Amino acid sequence: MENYSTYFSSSSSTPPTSSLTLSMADSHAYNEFQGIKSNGFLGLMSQMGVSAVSNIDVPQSRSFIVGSETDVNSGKKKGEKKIRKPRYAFQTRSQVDILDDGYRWRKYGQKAVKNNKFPRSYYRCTHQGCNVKKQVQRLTKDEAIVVTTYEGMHSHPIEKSTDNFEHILSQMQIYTS
DNA sequence: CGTCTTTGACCCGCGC
DNA sequence: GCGCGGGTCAAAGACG
Repeated sequence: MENYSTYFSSSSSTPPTSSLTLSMADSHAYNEFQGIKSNGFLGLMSQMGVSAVSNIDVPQSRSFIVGSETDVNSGKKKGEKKIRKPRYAFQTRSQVDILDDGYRWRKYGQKAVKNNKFPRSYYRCTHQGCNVKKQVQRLTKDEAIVVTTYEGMHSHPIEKSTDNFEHILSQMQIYTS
C-alpha cells in the first residue's frame, strides 16, 4: 500500500509556493503565528524527535505554511469563547499520498474539492484521547505536490516506529540538513 | 478476528 | 428557506 521507494522523489519544475497558498486558507487569514510557535508546530516536531525546526530546508524542497484556525467548537456552553485550533499545512513533494509520519491514522472521510480534480482525504489519529486530525490534498496544478494539513497536537509518543527501516531512514534524511 | 478503508448519507455554516 | 460546499458519521467490506 505504501510505496516507500518513490518517497519524496523529486521532479523538476518547482511550482511557486503561492499556488499552495491560494488553494487553501483563503478565507481565514494567516495570523496567530505566535500560538504556533509556542505549542503548535514546535511541540509537534519535538515529539517527533526534532529539536529545532528553524529551517525546514530539506533538499527535497519541503515547505510549510501556517494558516487558518479551525473551529473546534465542542458545543459546550454558548457563552464560551470559541476555541480555534491552529492548523499547519505541509507541502510535500511526493508521488504518494500516504505520508506516514510515525503516527497511526484512520481515514474517516474523503471529499472532492472544488477546483481540484483530486479528492481530499481526512485522517484522524487512532490513539485514544488524541484528537489530532490531518487532511491530505493534492494540487491540481502540480500533481507532484501533496499538501498535508495537520490539526491539533499529539499528546502521546509515536507508535508504530520500528517496523520499517526504510521509512525511518527517509525521515532521518528529511530532518537532517 | 480485529483493524482500517470505502463510500454515501448526514450535518452545518454561509451566501443568495 | 434553499442550495452549495466542506467536514464527519457509520455500516459494510477488505485485508492481514
